[in-house]
Amino acid sequence: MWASCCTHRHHCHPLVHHLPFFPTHHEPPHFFLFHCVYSSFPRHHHAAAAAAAPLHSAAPAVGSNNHLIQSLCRQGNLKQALRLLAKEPNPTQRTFEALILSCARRRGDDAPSLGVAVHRRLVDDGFDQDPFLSTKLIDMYSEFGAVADARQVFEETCDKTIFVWNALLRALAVADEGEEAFPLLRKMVAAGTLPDSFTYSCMLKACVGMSSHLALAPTRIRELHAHALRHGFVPRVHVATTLLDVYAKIGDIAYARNMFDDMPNKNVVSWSAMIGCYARNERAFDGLRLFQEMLLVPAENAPNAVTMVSTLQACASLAALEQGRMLHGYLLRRRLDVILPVTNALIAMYAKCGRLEAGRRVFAGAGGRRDVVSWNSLISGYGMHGHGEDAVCTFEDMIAAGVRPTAITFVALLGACSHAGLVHAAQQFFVSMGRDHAVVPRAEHYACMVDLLGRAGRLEDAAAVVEGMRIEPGPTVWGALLGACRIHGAVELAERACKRLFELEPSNAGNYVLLADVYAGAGMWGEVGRVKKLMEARELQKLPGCSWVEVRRRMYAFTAAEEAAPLAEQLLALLCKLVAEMKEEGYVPDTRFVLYDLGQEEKERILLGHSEKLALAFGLINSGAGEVIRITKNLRLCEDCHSVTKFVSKFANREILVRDVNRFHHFRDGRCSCGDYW
DNA sequence: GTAGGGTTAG
Repeated sequence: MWASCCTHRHHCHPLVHHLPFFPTHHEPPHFFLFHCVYSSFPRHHHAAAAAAAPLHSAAPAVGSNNHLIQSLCRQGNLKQALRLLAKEPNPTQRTFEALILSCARRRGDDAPSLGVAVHRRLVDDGFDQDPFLSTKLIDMYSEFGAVADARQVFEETCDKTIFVWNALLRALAVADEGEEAFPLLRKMVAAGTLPDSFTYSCMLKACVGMSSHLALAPTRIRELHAHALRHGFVPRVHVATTLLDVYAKIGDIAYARNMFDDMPNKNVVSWSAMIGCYARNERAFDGLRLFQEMLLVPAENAPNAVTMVSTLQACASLAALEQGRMLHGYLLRRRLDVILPVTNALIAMYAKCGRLEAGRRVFAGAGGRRDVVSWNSLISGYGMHGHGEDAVCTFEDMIAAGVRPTAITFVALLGACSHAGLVHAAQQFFVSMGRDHAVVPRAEHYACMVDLLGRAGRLEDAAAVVEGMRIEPGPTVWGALLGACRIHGAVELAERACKRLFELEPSNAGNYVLLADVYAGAGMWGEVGRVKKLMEARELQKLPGCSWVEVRRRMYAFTAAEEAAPLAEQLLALLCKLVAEMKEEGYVPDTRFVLYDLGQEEKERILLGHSEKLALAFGLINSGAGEVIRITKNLRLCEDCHSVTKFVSKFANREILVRDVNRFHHFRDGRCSCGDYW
């Protein structure tokens, strides 16, 4: 995650990587810099709402219903439009277009059948060979996920214009049948139709939309890229942006950035694609930096709702609360806060930055605009803060409000139950999801149940869930079981889970570390060594622990202290002093999972250098008495750090909020909100 | 008459 900040390693203190949001050296204090940049935000408002679709100029016969049908379609009154259609002897091409678009846009179970009805009528009226309408029909069927129907329309259209070809290519890409697009492209060229820039965009998207042949994607993308270069399509901003995005989606972030830097005519979409790429690839810091750069470009490229969603995600993943609040201010000024995906990303951002209450207020402010994603965001927010009962109540409110839950709702809900230890409730929801809500349990849901039962100490029940699964247990499920084994020191079961995990995801270092933890906890040092050797042989490295803390609008990141450094010494000295006092109060260092066969004292020394403790000590020294210390960690919080933080919250009389990779821990007065159950 | 970036979980 910190690859970006570490590019500054040579300029920074070896242990404290400053994480300013604008990491130039010799920079002014951040407070001023923020102000300076934020006050220079473009003040103009974008052409807020797109102009209404122009009225079609085709002139139907006087007295016909065509205009009225088209108008009803635009208003979304499809049923009424269809009733009029039945009475209309001469529907025009424009009328059918309006009807098809209206069906495609319609949200509701009846949309496909209405679409088929329109299609039938169109055939009856002799429009089945109209390539314009074929294109629209292909798009419509694609929207319904009915690729076979889209293909049939395509096959039956004799006059295959480039629009018709592109529509089917697009449909295949969207339907994750991208591999089918390649033979189709060859057929198209053989039939004498040359690809245009739309074709390139569709084909490139098809490369990432072929999950079964994803390994082929990089080669295919490079081939298309070369082809597009030879034919002069890369300077087109749409093609270049698609290239940027697909390189990002196959994980080639450096190349995506190359594309971005080489684009002479970047627009909002190009900027958003690049920021989004960083936000989703653990380069949130670079994403925020790019956003700041974007604010300095000409106003016609000012950030829009899509840009803001990605930027909010970047803030959320860093837990950069102050930055997030400034983004919120910017959204309000630009009136972007009323756009639902932005609202939803804002709810999630506040929850992930530790301000659940602010997220809840945003949710409340959304009133009637809420959708299922807003509810999911709030439920998961309650979950990650350990408020299981609030999550359950929110779910019930959602059902009462008539919002249909999705698979994600249940991931969030079951996760919330897991964090709060609500075993019985979770079991009931698990049964009810399929029975009452028609949501088929997926691997993630089983993983939640395994995790939940495992944490509750019901390891055998957790294993039974895995055995009884109706689908093949994937790495998430086995991983959850392995996590449970670590908590309960179940060596044999851990070995069984790892046997599968090492086959399923041989390069995931985390699994090896968990297994080593289990062995270390059981004192099986020979086995610990064996796991370490296996990791070495496979060239895997444990993801280094990293914690960061925001102090006075600036981020400070810490990795584990392994070598003497002036600041680390200062922090370690403070920790030593605290630990000595804590020991008198009954603190016993938890050295079970130190993966070195060392003496007690050396193990304790290693524990003391954990990144979270350094961040904690730094926060204690550098913040005022009443301030909450907010720490974020890239891994799960270790048992010893957890118990030390509890002590410190009491000793120093401070509230400490720690976000680990799974959830929040709210420490106050010697206790943690997780109830030692995480 | 087509298109490129996005919301929640893991």
